[in-house]
Amino acid sequence: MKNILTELFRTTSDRLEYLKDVNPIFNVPGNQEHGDISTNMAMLLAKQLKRNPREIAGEIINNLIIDPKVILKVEIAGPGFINFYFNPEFLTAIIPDILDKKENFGRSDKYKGKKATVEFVSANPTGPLTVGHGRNAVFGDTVTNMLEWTGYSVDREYYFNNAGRQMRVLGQSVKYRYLEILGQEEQFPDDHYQGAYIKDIAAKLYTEYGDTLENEPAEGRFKETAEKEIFQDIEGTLARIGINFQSYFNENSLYEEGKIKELLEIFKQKNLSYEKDNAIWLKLEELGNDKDKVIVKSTGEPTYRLPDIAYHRTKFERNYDLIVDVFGSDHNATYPDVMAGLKSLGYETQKIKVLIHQFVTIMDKGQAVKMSTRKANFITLDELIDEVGSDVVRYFFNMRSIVSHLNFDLVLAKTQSDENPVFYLQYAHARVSSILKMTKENGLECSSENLNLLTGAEEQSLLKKLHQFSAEMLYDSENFESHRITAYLEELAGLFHRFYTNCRIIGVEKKLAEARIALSIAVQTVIKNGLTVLGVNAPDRM
RNA sequence: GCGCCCAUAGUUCAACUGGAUAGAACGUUGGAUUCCGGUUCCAAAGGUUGGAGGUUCAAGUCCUCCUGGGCGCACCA
Repeated sequence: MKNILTELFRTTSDRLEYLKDVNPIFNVPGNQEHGDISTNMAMLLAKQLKRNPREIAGEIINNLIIDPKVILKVEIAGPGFINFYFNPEFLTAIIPDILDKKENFGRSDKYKGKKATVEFVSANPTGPLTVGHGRNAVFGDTVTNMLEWTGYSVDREYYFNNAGRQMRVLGQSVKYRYLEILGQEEQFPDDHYQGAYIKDIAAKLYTEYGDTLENEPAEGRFKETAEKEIFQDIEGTLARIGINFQSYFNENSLYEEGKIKELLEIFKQKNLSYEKDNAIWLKLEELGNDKDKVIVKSTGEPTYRLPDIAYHRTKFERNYDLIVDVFGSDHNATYPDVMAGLKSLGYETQKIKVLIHQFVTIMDKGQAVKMSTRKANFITLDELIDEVGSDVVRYFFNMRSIVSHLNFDLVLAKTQSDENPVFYLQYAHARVSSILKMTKENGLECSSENLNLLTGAEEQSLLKKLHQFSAEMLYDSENFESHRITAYLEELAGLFHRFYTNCRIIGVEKKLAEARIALSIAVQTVIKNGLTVLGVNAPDRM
C-alpha cells in the first residue's frame, strides 16, 4: 500500500513543485478511524512554506490522480493529516500474490548484487557458549537472514583467537585437572577455568594417553586438545539452533600473512603512531577519541586493537558493501578505537554497522539466576536448549529490542499454552493445516475466484495486515530490528484466530468458503515466512 | 570520577526519520463455545511514560540537569 502511495506522490510532484522537496512518509495509524495509511507531510510542508497545513493538504489531495479501484477515499483530518482508505477489492489482490510467490513472498531485491558480512558469536574457545552468547548468536543469525531477505548475499563470520593469555590459562587448567587424575593434588588456581568441561577434557586425555603426558607442557597437547574439543562443542551447540558459519576467521592468520606488520608500518608512515615507554601507541586523541592507546606492548605483543583493525581491513579488502558486527554491551568501549583507526586509514567506516546488544538475565520462578563464568555456575546455551528447545530459544532471543535487557523467563518458555507466544504462533500455522485437511474432506478447494466476498471486518483487517508484511520485513532489515517481526507475527496470528472464530468455512456457501481457504493459506504462508527468517519452525501439527 | 546503554500498566515489553485518544501479551476479574483442534474467542479494570526544566503547531521519542540500574574504563580480549 505504501509503495502505491509513494508512486502516486512521485507522479503528482510534476504538478506540485514543493512535493519534490519532501520525502513522503506513510504510516499505518493505530486508530482505524484514521484510515488505512496516513501521512503528515502537509504539516511538515507547512513550516517551510509558511502556510496553513490543512490548506496544503487540500491542495495536495486536489492534485492527486486517484484510481477509485485502488483508493476509495482520501480525507484531511486533525491538524493536517492526509488519510487514505483503500478499496476492499484492491486489498484482496494480495492473496493471489502471496499464493503465487509462496515462500518468497515478502522478499525484496532492493539490495540485490550487494555483499555483506555479519560477524557474530566470535567467542574464543575457552568454554561452552553461555546464554549471553546465545542472544548474540541468534540475533546475528537473524540479522543475516533479514539481510538475505532484502537481496544481500551475506557471509556469516566467526572471528576467534586461539593464541594469547586466555588460551594459555585454558591449557594450564586442563593440565592441573590431568595431574589431579594422576593423584597429584595441587591447589587449583582461582583464576583458572573451573568448569566441569575442563575435567572432562583431562579425563579424555588420560583415557587416551595414560600418564605419559605428565611432563608435557600445558601449551602443547593440553591446550590443543582443549581448543579442539571446545570448538566442536560450540559448533555442535550452534548447529542445534540452526546456525552454520560460512567462515571462521582465525586471528592468527593475520600474523601469518603479515597483515599485522603491514598495518603497523602504515601507522608509522602516516605518523599515526609513536613510541613511548617501550610500547607503541596509536594517536587516538588526534583522531577524536578520548586518549591514545597502546597497540604494541613493551613485550612486543600487540594488544587486541591492532589485530582488530587489521581484521576489519580485510573486510574492506574483501569488498563488502555492508559490514555488520554484533557485540555484547561489554564491548561498547572497544569498537570506537577500531573505528577511529580504520577511519584514519581512509576507509569508509559508514559501511560498518556495530550492533550492541544488552545482557540476558535468566529468570526462574521470578528469581534471577546468578551467573559467573569463572565459578562455572552459568547456564550454558546447550542446557537452555535442552530445557526449552531450539524454537523457543530463537524466538525469545528475538522477541526484544537489542537495546533493552532481556529477561528470559524459564517458566514461561517451558509452558505450551497461549501464555507462550511461540506456541500461539505455531498453533495458528498448524491450525491452517488442520483446516485444509478438514475442508478437503468436505470437498472444498482453495480458490481466488471470489475474493471480493471477503468483506467482513475480520477479513479486511487480515488483508490489511498481510499488505504490510513486505514493507515490515524491509524496514526491519534496514534497521536491524528482528523483534518487530515477532510483534508483527503475533498481531497477524491474533487477527487470524479472531477471523477463524467469527468466519466459518465449513457450512457457508462454497464460493465464500473457498475464498476463506485462500485467505487462510495466505496467512499461513506469511506466518511461515516470518518464522523462517527468525529461524523458528512452522509445524503442520502440534 | 569518566564513557556507552536503559527507565513506559501488577509483570515482561511495543510504539515505524517527533504526529491524532501511549498499544500488546501475561496476570487479575467476568463472559462465550452443541465448533473446521478448549494450545480458541470476547469484555472489563489497570498509565502524571523515573523526576524537574526546555525546544516545537505537536514530545514516551529531541536538548539540559537530577535520581536509579546495566556494561565498560589495562601495556586482558
